[in-house]
Amino acid sequence: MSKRVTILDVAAAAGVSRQTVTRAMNDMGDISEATRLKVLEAAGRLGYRPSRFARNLVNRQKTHAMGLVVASFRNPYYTDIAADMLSVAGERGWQLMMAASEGEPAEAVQLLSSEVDVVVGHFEATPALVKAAGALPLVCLESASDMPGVHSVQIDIESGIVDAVQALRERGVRRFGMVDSGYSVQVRGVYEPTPKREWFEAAVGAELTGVIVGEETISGGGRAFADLMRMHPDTEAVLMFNDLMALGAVQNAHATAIEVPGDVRIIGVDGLALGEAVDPKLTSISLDRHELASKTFDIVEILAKADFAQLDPIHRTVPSMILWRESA
Amino acid sequence: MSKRVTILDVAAAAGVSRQTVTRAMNDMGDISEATRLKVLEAAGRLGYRPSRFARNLVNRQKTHAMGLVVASFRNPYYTDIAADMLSVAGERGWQLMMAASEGEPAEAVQLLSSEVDVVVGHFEATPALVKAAGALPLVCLESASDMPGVHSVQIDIESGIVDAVQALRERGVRRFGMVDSGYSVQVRGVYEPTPKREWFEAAVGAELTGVIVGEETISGGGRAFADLMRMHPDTEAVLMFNDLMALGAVQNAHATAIEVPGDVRIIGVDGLALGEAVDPKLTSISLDRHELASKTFDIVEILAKADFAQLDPIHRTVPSMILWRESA
DNA sequence: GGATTCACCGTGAAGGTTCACGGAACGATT
DNA sequence: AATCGTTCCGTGAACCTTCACGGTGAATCC
Repeated sequence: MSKRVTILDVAAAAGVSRQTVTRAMNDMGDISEATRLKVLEAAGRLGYRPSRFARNLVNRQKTHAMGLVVASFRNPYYTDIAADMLSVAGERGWQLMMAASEGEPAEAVQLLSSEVDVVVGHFEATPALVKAAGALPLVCLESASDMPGVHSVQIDIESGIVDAVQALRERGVRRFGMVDSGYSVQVRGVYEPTPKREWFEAAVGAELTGVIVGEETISGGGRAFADLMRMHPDTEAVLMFNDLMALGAVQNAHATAIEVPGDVRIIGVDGLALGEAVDPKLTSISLDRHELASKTFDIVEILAKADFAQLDPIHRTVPSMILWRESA
Repeated sequence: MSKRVTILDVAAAAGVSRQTVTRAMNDMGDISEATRLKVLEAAGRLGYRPSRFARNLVNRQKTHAMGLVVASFRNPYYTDIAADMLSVAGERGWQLMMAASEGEPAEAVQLLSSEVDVVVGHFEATPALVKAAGALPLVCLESASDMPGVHSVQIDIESGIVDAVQALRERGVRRFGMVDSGYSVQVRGVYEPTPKREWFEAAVGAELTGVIVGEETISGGGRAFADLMRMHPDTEAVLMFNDLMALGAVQNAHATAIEVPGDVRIIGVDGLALGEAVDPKLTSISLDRHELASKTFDIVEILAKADFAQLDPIHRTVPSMILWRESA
């Protein structure tokens, strides 16, 4: 039951006072070299380490921490977002504490609640979640809510799709195809068109050749792409539901001697860093992740300053941007 | 300049004492239902939230935090490790604070040093780093050190390679090839065989058909694999330097009508979750990541309990395991 | 020699919470 | 009526550090 070694222990061991120990530890001046060394020696010998709690308690206005709830660390989409959150956090002097929800956000929020000033993440603001958060403000990513104390940052993928179609038209494309996600089939047994498909169809209008539904994996994307090209060989550009599937499409094109982007242009969604790892490098409709992180911290900093209890929910939207790489 | 609302503010607003507020907030009993509601109402109205620092200052023995320095969040290898660290941290009741080093670990360690009890990460224990850590103990992943206060967890990939070769032999394979990383060419202008290559060559002995050097990307792996199969068409099994390159190999095999694992077996290294997303699913020599996280926390918990100042460095090794999926 | 400066160091307080204990009010018991 | 037990609530102390300020001794100056 070894008690923790405190600043007083060091002070006693070195024969000085608390304040002198502080001065020695933080290179503060107003201290002679001899005592500084004496204190440092005593501190090292005892293994003294300032308590982060006591330290931060004193100057708590200097350190802020944000909790980030990530759906899964095995999904590059989320880790890419975490990467940008992390870098923006660094720029703005915030600490980031992470938790993986794996479908149970309330648990993760609960866990973080006593350690951070605000919780951000991909979750729906259910009453249970708000309860778990206590008086902690919440920021939802990619989902809105009107509950008090729940703010949000949303992503405008639609405009990205519209812009992409527009840009492809300017490059002479007249026949568009798409591979949609069959996730709803898996879950509910019946296929429901995703919003992406609806936005895409609205954008291309009569120039649509066909839409194929595929599994949300690399190889699922490859298979669906192959089917699409077999059924509609005249397709000049294909929007893949996400980058993982687009990766498969690029590889499959390579396999079947289809030139990309010569014969067909392939464009993904998400802008994963992984898209750099294939040849040709994947063009993708990406949310502007840095902007997402930036806007998130804008909100977070407002919340940190203000008396957020009686603050109206803040909502921001980040535009999407097209990462023109090589495949389109 | 709104001051923070403290427990005293709530106590005053509710007309009770501090202790009663605590009782109400933590469902502690010894309090009437009427006052409990009264306090809760006041707390909600004022937006009171207990200071995590003051709270943890009191019962600091209950909450521990570990800092994880990750080389890059854009690399699935590291995020997969982070995922397991996170889940084991949850099991053992530890908080995880992350920072990305992006080549500058000292900075990341510095950042974390006042927030956590121990720092773990992929870094070399340089004197500069130890200085940045102060009296904070360090745990190096995949790199050893003899400096005091620096502990380590290492990974035994060699045994995994030996086991894999052995298992492949039992499946009748007699001609082995490998794709090695050309990273050293990129960096130092001259190719140096990696340890993986040396272990592999020692394991296969005279049954080696050839080794090709490739770029560490999906498509780089695909190209190198194609070269290898062109130059040594009789190769029956290929060890790819890592899973990213193996992903490319699998796709390329598909493209050139080589059956996997029928014609040639492909095996990667790292055991990335991403390996599940291709068809056939990638077989891989994986470090046992859960074991890595587990052993890391074994050390971390020893450090948290003991007077680590005068503790000899602790070193652990995790075995690798082979993820037999479909490609081999 | 008394006043002033300088370098160095110590003391009180603050920061916000929780724990241990003590105390008041009130009904029940002897 | 005195004692006891229960229920509810408040006070002092502890947790550990840092900040602001005050103090000491020695050297310097007029």
